[in-house]
Parts: sequence; structure tokens; C-alpha cells
Amino acid sequence: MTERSNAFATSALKALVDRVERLETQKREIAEDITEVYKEAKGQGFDTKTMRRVIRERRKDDSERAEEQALLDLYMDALGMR
Amino acid sequence: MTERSNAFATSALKALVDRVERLETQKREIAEDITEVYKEAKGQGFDTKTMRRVIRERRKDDSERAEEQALLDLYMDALGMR
Amino acid sequence: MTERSNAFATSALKALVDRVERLETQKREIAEDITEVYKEAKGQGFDTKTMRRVIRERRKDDSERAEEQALLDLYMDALGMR
Amino acid sequence: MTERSNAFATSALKALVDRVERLETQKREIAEDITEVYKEAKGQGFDTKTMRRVIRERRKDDSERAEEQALLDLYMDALGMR
DNA sequence: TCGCCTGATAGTTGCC
DNA sequence: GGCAACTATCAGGCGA
Repeated sequence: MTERSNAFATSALKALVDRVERLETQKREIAEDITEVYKEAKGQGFDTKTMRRVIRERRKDDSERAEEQALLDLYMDALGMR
Repeated sequence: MTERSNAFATSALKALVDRVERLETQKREIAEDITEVYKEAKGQGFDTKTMRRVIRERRKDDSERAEEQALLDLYMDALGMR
Repeated sequence: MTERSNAFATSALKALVDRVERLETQKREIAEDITEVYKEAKGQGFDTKTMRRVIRERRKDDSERAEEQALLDLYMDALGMR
Repeated sequence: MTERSNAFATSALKALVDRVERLETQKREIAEDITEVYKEAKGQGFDTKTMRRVIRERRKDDSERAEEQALLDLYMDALGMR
């Protein structure tokens, strides 16, 4: 590899690493914002654990949710739960 | 602190650290065993994700499970899910 | 709980859930951007596994620096400096 | 699925769940033992936070050693040594 | 392409 | 009751 291409590669690598690190910083900031919203919710008397569960469920579409529930029921029945 | 008590302390600390590390090793081995059981379950055609959910649910007693479910229903209704 | 406060609570819950979901969407988009940068890097011939490792090391260095600083602060407080 | 295979499956599922639960119990007990050792250490005047850090460092060193070895293996393979 | 395996993220628990 | 450590779950990348 020539010195020239090496210099190019080095500079390209630096640029890529910079971009990733900048994006990771943004991601961390948004994560902190989410934490803040949950704190606020708690201050208003909501149960954040349940909120998290609800939000998780909403990410799944209806058929997916139904399918998972059916399988869960099947296994729980098999084990005599309920 | 005298040299003597220092020596005692050093030896006691080493013993404590050893005990912790030994226990941690055991814990890791059991975790591996659990992984193995899940692999086996998978090989027998079971859905391990559902198995994990079931096992998690079984750790809770009935009243706890009922309480959580009630709260979840409340929140889901409030958000118009279902 | 009265119907009125119930209505308030429902509306407040919806608003909070919306905010969390919006932020989570943003977070996911940024995560995808990061994935894109790595794909680009790969296309330019870089080894992304090594890149990730480098970035992780840089982050680790940061947190270690922070940790050391915290320890320093602890000692300074203990000695009544500041 | 026939009743018979269903019965087999149910029994197999029960056996697997039992095994996992037994192992998890063992794991939890060991975790409690570790907690106990730390309490004991504290009773002897040791700073457990620092102890944890020391043990973590030792573990990290181990995994780093393993990682370095893996990297060495990789290079040796690449160069056709072995 | 599949399954494995590591790394990222979410959740739980215990301490202060 | 908040924070920090630890655990468990999930997803993406890698090699066979």
C-alpha cells in the first residue's frame, strides 16, 4: 500500500469513527430524555413498570401479540398453571 | 496499624477474595448448565422464549401475578388497546 | 377515583406514552444510522469488528477517566479539601 | 398432534422446566452466598466496593488475556502456523 | 443460509 | 427513594 492510499485510509477511518461517536452521543442523550419522561410519569403517580410493559406490547402488531399469547397459554396449560 | 495486623488483614482479604471467586466460578458453571437445558429443549422442538416467560411467571405468586395483570389491563384500556 | 380525575389521568398517560414512543423512534433511527455508517465502512474495506473494538476502547477510557475522577473526589471530600 | 404425543410433549416440557428451575435455585443460592461473603468482609472492616472492583479487574484481566490469545490464534491461523 | 456467539439494551435487585 | 451493580433478554454479525 502506498503512503498516499494509507493517508487516505487513515483520514477516511477517522471520519467514520467520528461519525459513529457523534451518533452514539446523540443516542445517549435521547436515552436520557426517555429516563426523564419516566421520572415525570412517576411524579404524576403512574406505575412506570407497567408503562414500560404497555409500550413494549404496543410495538408488536396484533397478530404477533395473539400468537405469542396463544403459545404462552398452551405452555401454561401444559404445566397446570391456572 | 501494626505490621502484624496488616499481615492478618492481607491474609483475611485474600481468603475472602478467593471465596468470592470460587463461588463466582460455580455460578458461571450452573448458568452454563441452564443454557444446555434450553438447547436440549430447543432440540426437542420447544419454544425457549415462551419457556423463559413461563418460568418467570411461575416465580411470582398468584396474588402478585393477578395484581400486575389488573394494572396492565387498566393501562391498556386507558390507551384504547383491545 | 372520580370520572373526571380518571379522564385527566387517561389523557396524561396518553401524552406520556406518546412522548416515550416518539423518543424511542428517534433512538431507533439513530441506531440505524450507526449501522449504516458501519456498512459504509465495510464497503470501503475497513474491518468493522476492529472498528467497534476501537470505539469501545475509547468509550471505556472515558468512563475509566470518570471513575478515577470520582475516586479522587471521594478522597478529597474525605480530607475536607473543597 | 395426537393425544399421545401431546402427553409426551407435556411430560417432556415439565421435566425441562423442572430442571431449569432447580438449576436457577442453585444459582440463586450461590449468589446469596456471595452476598454473605461480602457482608462478612464488611464486618471485618473491608471496603466491599473496592473489593468488588478488585475482583472485577481480575476477571477483566482474565478475559482480556483470553481475548489476546484469541487474536494471536487468529493471526497464527492466518499465517498458516499450526 | 442457519445456528452460534458476542455485544447492546432492558429490567431487577440491593445498597446507601 | 434514588442510584449503581448485576442479570437476563434480544439482535446483529460471523463462520460453517
